[in-house]
Amino acid sequence: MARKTSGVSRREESLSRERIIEASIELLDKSGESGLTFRALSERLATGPGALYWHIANKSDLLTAACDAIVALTMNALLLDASPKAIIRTLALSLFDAIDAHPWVGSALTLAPGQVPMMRIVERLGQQIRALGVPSGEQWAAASALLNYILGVGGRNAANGQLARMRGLDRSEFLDAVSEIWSQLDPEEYPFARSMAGQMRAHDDRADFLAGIELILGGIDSLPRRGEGVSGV
Amino acid sequence: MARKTSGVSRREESLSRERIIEASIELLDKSGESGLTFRALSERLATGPGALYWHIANKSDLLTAACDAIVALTMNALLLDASPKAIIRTLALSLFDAIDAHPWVGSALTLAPGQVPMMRIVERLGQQIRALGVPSGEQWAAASALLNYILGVGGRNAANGQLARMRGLDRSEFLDAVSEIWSQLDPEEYPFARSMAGQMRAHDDRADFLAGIELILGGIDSLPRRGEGVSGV
DNA sequence: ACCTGAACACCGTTCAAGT
DNA sequence: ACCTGAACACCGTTCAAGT
Repeated sequence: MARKTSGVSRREESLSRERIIEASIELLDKSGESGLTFRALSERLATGPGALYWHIANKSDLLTAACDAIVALTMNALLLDASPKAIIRTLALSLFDAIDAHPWVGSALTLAPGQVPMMRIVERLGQQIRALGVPSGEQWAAASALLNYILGVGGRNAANGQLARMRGLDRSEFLDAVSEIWSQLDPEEYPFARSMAGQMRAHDDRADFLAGIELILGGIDSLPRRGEGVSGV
Repeated sequence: MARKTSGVSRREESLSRERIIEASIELLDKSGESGLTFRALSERLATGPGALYWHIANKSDLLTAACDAIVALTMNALLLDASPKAIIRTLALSLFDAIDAHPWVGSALTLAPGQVPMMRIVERLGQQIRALGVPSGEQWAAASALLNYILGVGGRNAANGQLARMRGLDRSEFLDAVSEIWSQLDPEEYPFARSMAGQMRAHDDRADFLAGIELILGGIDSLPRRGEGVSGV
């Protein structure tokens, strides 16, 4: 079936899984996770809540599908003709940016272990780990470390974003608030946090994220290596 | 009315924040995150839902407080007279085990960025990073990498646990199911995941978790170091 | 000060009934 | 096959009223 492009005119298009997911993403982007309800969604699609259940199994299925739409786009946009490490960095940063643009993706990923969106990421990561020449017995640990780190940052970013949104703060106001709280902690009990308070105000989440990726890549570098790594080509 | 459900009878004690948190933890441990409702909680405490609001602000506050009770116990039980790396490993494993025993802690941590429980972890981690001699400009990135990795694993563990519980599977049945799914993926599209399917069945989450910590520690090792490291003892 | 519990404004999900 | 929308069984939270 040949389908028309665009189609913001929801007048006569009939309901479909794709249209529901598309509308869900709009809702999630506009109002966050709490904004996605069957009532809001059915209103936006000019139908009843029950109609949605003809096309999707339940809310969890819907959220995962919306998440997968973003993740698939992100993974498929990757340029794969670079060194394994470069691809890993790009993959990580692309995901970081995608979660930054769609904070709900961070928690949706956490909520859907083993589902398609996660597998897309695992697979892409794993292939690069392999290409790095990591022995097969340690490939999973290496891929898993990167995955968990990325998901950890994603989840935290999502939570921070939601918190900031709730309080009506932009990123720099939010960092100022965090810095302020940290600087007022008890210096006996929280010497480290206090000493970091100043840095918090000006720090770059994205750069810190990449620094963490580098740490893990550095650790992978120091693993015993199989012969056929990249450098030898 | 015969008797209360098993040995949880606290007959005449009056309501208090501590008792509410204690009962919340029992509920969360028994029935997971969805088990914690104000109705179930007030029934268990033989009171009305409204009474709880005299002692706690809202559900988010309650979940964070329950989470903090576990995290505080875990952090305070750490033996601090070991090398920084050893302390970091112990801290990470203790948290892993705590989240394994109380899966809801994993997602509660993610949901409460910058709250007390998270700060306890950041602080303990940061102090060890400092003790490792990491230059102050990179301490945050290092602490943050460990924290995000730990939270990432925690969140995933929580999600896996909930999934397994929902389907009534124990850990080994769950791993079998994952392995089965992975082994049936399209070999063209998912070569890495397929090749890992066998390992999945027998793998040890805890060991993999620790391997990830080692990778990050290895990366930290290869950072340029200040003079006063541990090795000199 | 602390507790009660009905009431409010929501949820996700179901299902008989329509086309 | 697909959609409607009222109804069901829940939620978190509030608040007048009690002690």
